[in-house]
Amino acid sequence: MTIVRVALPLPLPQAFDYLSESASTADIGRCVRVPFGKDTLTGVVLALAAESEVDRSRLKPVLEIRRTLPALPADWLEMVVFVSRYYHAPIGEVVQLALPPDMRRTIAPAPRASEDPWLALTAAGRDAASDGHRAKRALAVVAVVQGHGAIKRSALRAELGSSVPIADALRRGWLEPVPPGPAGDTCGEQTPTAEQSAALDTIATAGEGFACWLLHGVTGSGKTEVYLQLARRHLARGHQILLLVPEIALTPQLEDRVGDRFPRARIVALHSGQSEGARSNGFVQAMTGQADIVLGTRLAIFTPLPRLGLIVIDEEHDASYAQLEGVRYSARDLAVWRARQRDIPLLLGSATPSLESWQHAEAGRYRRIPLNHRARATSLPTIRCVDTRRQVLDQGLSPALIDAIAARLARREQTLVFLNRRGYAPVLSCPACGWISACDHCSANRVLHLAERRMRCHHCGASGPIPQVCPECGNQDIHAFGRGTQRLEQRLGELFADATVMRIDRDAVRGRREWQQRLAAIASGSVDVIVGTQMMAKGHDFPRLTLVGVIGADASLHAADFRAPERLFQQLMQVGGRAGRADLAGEVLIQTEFPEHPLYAALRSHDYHRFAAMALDERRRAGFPPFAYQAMLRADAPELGEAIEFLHQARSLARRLGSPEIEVFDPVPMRLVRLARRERGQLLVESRRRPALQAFLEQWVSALYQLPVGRRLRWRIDVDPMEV
DNA sequence: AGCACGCCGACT
DNA sequence: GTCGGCGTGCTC
Repeated sequence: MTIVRVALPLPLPQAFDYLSESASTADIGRCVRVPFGKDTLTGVVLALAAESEVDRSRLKPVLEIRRTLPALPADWLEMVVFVSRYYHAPIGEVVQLALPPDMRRTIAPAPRASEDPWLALTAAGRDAASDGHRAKRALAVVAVVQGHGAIKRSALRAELGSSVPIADALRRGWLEPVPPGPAGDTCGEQTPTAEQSAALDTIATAGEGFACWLLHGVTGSGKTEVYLQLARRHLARGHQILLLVPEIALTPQLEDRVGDRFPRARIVALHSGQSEGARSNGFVQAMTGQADIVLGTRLAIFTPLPRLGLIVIDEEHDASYAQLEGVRYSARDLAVWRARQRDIPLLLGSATPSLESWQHAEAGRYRRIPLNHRARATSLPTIRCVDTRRQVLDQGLSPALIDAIAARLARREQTLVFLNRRGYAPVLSCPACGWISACDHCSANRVLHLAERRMRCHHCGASGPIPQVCPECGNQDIHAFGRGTQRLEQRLGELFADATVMRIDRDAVRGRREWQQRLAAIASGSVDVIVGTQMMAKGHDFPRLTLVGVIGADASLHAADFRAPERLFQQLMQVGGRAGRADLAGEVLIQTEFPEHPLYAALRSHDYHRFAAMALDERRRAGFPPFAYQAMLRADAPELGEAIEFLHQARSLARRLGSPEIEVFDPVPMRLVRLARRERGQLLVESRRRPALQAFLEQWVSALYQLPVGRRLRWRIDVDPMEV
């Protein structure tokens, strides 16, 4: 009889011990079914133990050990345990997060060999293409494959539609499945620029062990090419590569590019938007070493990879690497841990690195590699501020911006009007009594959605009818207040009656397909003016887009959150990168009441260094991260008083435990106090040293679990919080 | 989390 | 007299 220590999907800090007749060390990392209270749960074996803290007579037997799958490797378990300890999240919840759901539930999915082969042209196919064979439809397929070098069968279908005669082209011997071969074989590799070569050389001469590279490359400098060429070297050595990207929307695009480049590599995409089956499949293929490249969003950091040789984080500054709900973690920070654990290099790429990473580079912990030149000979856009203090605005649009849009229309070029502020949408208000369309469930305002004819809350999703009169005083003359994307879209349509205006925001674009369609419409040039939110800021180049107008940016300049300026700078730099391509010069017009603000000054000269120096100096003087380490205790309850009461008790505990190295602040209501019928408060603790904070948190959190009030409400600890 | 046990209010 | 409120404690 062996004692088996199991992580169960429960919000409890500890693992549970069970007895097993047959368990051996080979079962560490396997899924097991165990009785728990009245029901049975599936957990993961963390370890075997000689002794249990629980009396042996109270230990129940393991019901089943799932041996159809290989066990999760030791380094994966080590990572999960680290996440649990560092983020002070229950081990079972971390396991639940990191494992695809049906790996725990059902029998292991059979790892299928790819039924989706890469197709490439044969010599006969090339001949047919140049001869202009009569089979026009099959020839069209050949032309597309030729354009790609090699392409997955499914991608070909997606591109050409379901009725294309792929089978016909195969039968004629014009196409063939790419035979298996070295995963590092490339197709269509570009000649690197001098800077890209230098970057690759620098990394190569450093050898194979742990190193953290910060690839600081301006928009269009070809960071992706560096990733791909570095990946090729690692594939050639038989390594697996983990490539993380911020958003699901960007995954297919990059997947195509990676696939085109490495026709023989087995590529697995992992993101939260895919089906459970697909996710488990990819996970298993990675775990068994069948996959060569794993490309995914933050969750993919938890992929077990036996041959892992390189991690790449694209757009490392992106906020979506941090999970803000449930188990709170930063995939970027974990990547650093993991690269060190596996003693492999990590490449962080960004045009606007996070100040945390930048400071690491300044301190010499990361090594910085600059890419200062755009790969294609295009200049950076001209960035100008439009001083709106002395101007009459038309629905938020300054005369200068309107003129600039008109000039683009005359030249058949595109404009993007960018609103950066979240929730920048019209609320209803009554000028007579001051009533405002507040949400019943949240401390936020409901927003007018003309298309749905509803008032909607952007925080909890609740909606209601549009009131015709003021519900407070009966006044019939109520106004929409604030410039929403819908209003802006409408006004631009009126101002430029001949132009096609398209709105891109979370409401207008629901599914991924719709997103792709809209992007295609913009790329084809059939849209003249785009009104967009942050969705428009990233990825995607539009050759005819030459003007970006920025509206409402000032709010972030003096926001309560000390990270707001950093995000603003990153966002504006990124959205500015959309303007101007190839032969067309780009221009960015920022409407602001603070044109002399140093942030805008740095932006105008495209000077990230200057911005970073300034922002880091401010942070240093204010004692903010990265010069301090923080953790936030958050609690929510039906009434704020209960949450604050818990936080007060937590603070007393903290003061009792606290060392002089720990600063404990006062409990405060969160900025958005009420969310979905619950009221929220938070308590910040801070230290100059990370180890001191961690040591404190360990004691504090275990004491918090003992606190009786803590059981009547929900609380969580957020280590290295992104929102303060 | 999910469930049982346990001690105080309005009800067939 | 009971049904049921949710406060408290436990789950290997």
